[in-house]
Amino acid sequence: MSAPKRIDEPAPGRPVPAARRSGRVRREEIVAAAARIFARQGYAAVGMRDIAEAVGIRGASLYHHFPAKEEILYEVCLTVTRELNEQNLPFLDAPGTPAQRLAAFVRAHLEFLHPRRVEHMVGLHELAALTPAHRAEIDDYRRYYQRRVRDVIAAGMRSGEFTATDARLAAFAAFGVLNGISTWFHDDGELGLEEVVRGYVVLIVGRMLGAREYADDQARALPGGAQT
Amino acid sequence: MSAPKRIDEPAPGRPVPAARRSGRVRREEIVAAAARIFARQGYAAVGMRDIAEAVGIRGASLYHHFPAKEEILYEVCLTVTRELNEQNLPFLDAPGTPAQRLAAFVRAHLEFLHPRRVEHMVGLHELAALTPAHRAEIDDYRRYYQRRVRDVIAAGMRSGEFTATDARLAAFAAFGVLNGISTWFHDDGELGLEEVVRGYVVLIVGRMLGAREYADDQARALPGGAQT
DNA sequence: GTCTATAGATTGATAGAC
DNA sequence: GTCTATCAATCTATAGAC
Repeated sequence: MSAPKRIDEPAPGRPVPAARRSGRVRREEIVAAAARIFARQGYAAVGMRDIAEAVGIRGASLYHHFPAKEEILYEVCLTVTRELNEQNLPFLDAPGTPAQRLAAFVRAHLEFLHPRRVEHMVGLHELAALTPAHRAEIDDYRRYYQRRVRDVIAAGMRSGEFTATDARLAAFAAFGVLNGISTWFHDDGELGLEEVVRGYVVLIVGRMLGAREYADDQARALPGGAQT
Repeated sequence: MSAPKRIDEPAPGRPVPAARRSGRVRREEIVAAAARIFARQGYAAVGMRDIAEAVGIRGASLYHHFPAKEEILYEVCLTVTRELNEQNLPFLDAPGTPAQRLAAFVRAHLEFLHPRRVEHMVGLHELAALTPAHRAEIDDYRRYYQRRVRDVIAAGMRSGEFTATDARLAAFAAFGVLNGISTWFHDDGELGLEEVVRGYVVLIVGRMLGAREYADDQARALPGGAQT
């Protein structure tokens, strides 16, 4: 699992005239805007003109950056799904018990998704609009991600650290909890992200899986915050 | 919460010529077909011609049964959401402890959704396409449903039956698990519905909420199956 | 209750000037 | 890299015959 790519940006704070932005920056701008609109209205309900308007250009100009509307959707889905794997799976390979690794993974998953809620929802709900080849690629990432988690759950069950009895069911339940957050979490809601992270580590690792170490809020400091 | 409406059906096994079906039967046929296609492709990607073709008529003929495409979506969403409330909330009002009532509710929720997975997914993901008035009506049902569950969780926490500490978070987590099932469950998969129901009662009520009575698979017979 | 025919708007995408 | 102009297809919905 390689580290996330770091590419040089144009000097920050130096506004670039819209008509002269570099190709890569403009692409990212388009993808970000499209993700936001796709998440709100659904892929098929959004026109190229809607996406273009959101970045201040005309519909036809989008075809300089992407050959088709589906390619924009593909980039939204691929980026969030691939980065989920790249950023979070390493926590499952780190040293420590299955419970410790899963606790760090739960934190990483939630902290990763927090600033990417719209992309995440698009990646969950709009896969049907992808071409078969693109869809298969995304599905592969998702299947691998879920299988890795299920395997760590199974390892914790074998070692006796988890008292749960069915790894498949526990993994489905865990992902239900984890992915549900994109549906209901809002930055201006009653619950802060850190509250949710600490609460969900307890609910998933401590309670659902049954790892004593994380069974209540007084548990030891939770390891593995965001990579900083 | 009133009992579900029971209306007489035409004698079963007596096929009715397509061109002479009663209005009500045809409406239900259209709604069922539309739900299936909306779930697969997304509301906006489906044309009236697609829905019509699935029931063996022409696109224009749909307007004899529904005044607009959005009204079909509205009927899909309203029916599944209203019936979720009508069928399952009574289990929260039944006699018994909060744990017993929630266990029966979890079973009812899952058994209700099993034959209605496509309608459920449409009701979860396509709300953005509803008119504001229709959307508000569906949202009211969903908010009420979730609030009732959260209140029973809070009651069980006050009585000491549940060891969970945050009713809001526990309710969000529980609905994440419960609603996730429509995403992954397939009748031809490895897990049967009864396995999932028994497993999820343990995971949600016994483990996440911390009700001793349901803490493991050997627990007492689970009460309150589907109403029959 | 379903049909054919069609209006009127919108869509994804292309061509070619600047 | 963005524009204007436009094509061809498709869409929701309506009109009116049967």
